[in-house]
Formats: sequence, structure tokens, C-alpha cells
Amino acid sequence: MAALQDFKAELFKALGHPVRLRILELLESGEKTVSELQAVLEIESSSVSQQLSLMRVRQLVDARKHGTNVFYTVRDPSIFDLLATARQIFEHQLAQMNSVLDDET
Amino acid sequence: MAALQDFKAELFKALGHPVRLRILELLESGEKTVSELQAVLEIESSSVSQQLSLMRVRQLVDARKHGTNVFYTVRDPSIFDLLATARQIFEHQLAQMNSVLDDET
DNA sequence: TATATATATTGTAATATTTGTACATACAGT
DNA sequence: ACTGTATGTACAAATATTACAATATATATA
Repeated sequence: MAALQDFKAELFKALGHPVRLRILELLESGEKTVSELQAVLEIESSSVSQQLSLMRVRQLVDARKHGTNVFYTVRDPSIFDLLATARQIFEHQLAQMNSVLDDET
Repeated sequence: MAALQDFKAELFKALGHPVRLRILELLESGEKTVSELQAVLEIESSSVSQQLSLMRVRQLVDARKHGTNVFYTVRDPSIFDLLATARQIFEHQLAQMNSVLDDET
């Protein structure tokens, strides 16, 4: 089904940005406000808002407003599985590069 | 570590395209030549080559040349875990949309 | 050698994404 | 109502990606 393909492509595209990845990882330990995120990321707060906005549209995160703050959470924890698997793939590549180097004695 | 972040971002970016996703899924059942892929995908063979080239650079696939054919394989099967998890997230969203609709009796 | 087939590369126009800046809105405290 | 803080949106310039067409390379075979 093409809808699934396109969904996946949009999902991975949404993950394909270092700042958005950082945000998602920060949200792994629980909900955060924009300011909290901004403090760690050290980029313009409007940029943080922009990335969050994109992730809201793609349904990666939920926003909860309380007073003047907005708390963000990751909507589907399976997202963290993706991040964990990506890390594994990174480690596989490192391991493989090392073994290639070892062979070149 | 920023290297890991950037790796992940590049990985997800590489996955963020419907044609590349289709190719990876076709490769799940074993190695394929460019022509075989092209026949299924029904796009210009040069476009298939381009996408494969990108995935070669990002180390997602390996190429094996035999005669005039080039056989492609997925380098790290964990890639398929990513695809499977993405499908799960899709299904979660569908399920959630349906339950929202059901509530609106 | 000439030709056909498979694959790769390059140029390029159309399109999409990213980033910064400026502005807008919402709410809390005074 | 006024001010400050938190967040969001709009726009434009810079950059990146895509998709197609044209060209190039490599290999097999006549």
C-alpha cells in the first residue's frame, strides 16, 4: 500500500534532523517545556518551536499547555525503539570498521 | 556525542524517501539487480541507480558486480527492524484515529 | 571490432527544507 | 491596563533534494 510507504517516508524524514533527534531524546526522560529544551539545545527558541511544530504536525509529539508553558511529550514510545535501533546500526558500523582495520595488519 | 546524532540524522534522512524504502523492502527477500528493482518500481533506471548510489554512500547497501549486472543487498539487517517499527507506529496511529472516531458516537 | 545491454554519472530545472529575523499571541504578575 | 516571559507564526534567503534527460562506462556477444 502506497499510504504506508508514504507514511514511513514522512516519519523518517521527520527524524532526519539532528535537532529534532535531540529533542526526542530529551523527551525520553519525560515531558519538557520549550524553554527547558531550548536551554539544553542552545539555539533560538523560535527554532525550537519550529521543530516542535513540525513534529506536532507529523504527530510525533503532543503538546499540553499549562499557564504560559507548553509541555511536550512523545506520542508513541515506539519512536524510542527507532532511536535505539539506529544507535545499534551505528555501533555495528563502528565494529565493522574496526575489524577491517585489524585485518590490515 | 554529536557524531552519533549526526549519524542517526543521516540514516533517517536516507530512509526518508518512498523509493528508497521500496528498494530496501524489495531487498528484504534477497539480493536484486538494478533492472529487477527498476521493473518493479517502474521509474527510470537512472533514478534507481541514483537512489542506490546514495544508499551505497550511506552504507545502507552493498553492491556486488557479476558480469554486466550489479546485485544489491542490505548491509545491516537491523534496517529491517526500523522498517518494521515504522509500520507499527503507522498501525498505532490508525488504531488511535479509529478509537477517536468511535468515541464520537 | 561493432553492437547491445546494464549500470553509473552528470547537468539542470523544479521543488523542498533549513535557518534567521521579525513580528504576533497568550498568559502571569504588577 | 502595562510589562515581561513563553511560545508560535510568517517570511525570505540560503541550501539541499529530487527527477528527468543526456551522456559515459563496462561487459558480453556476434
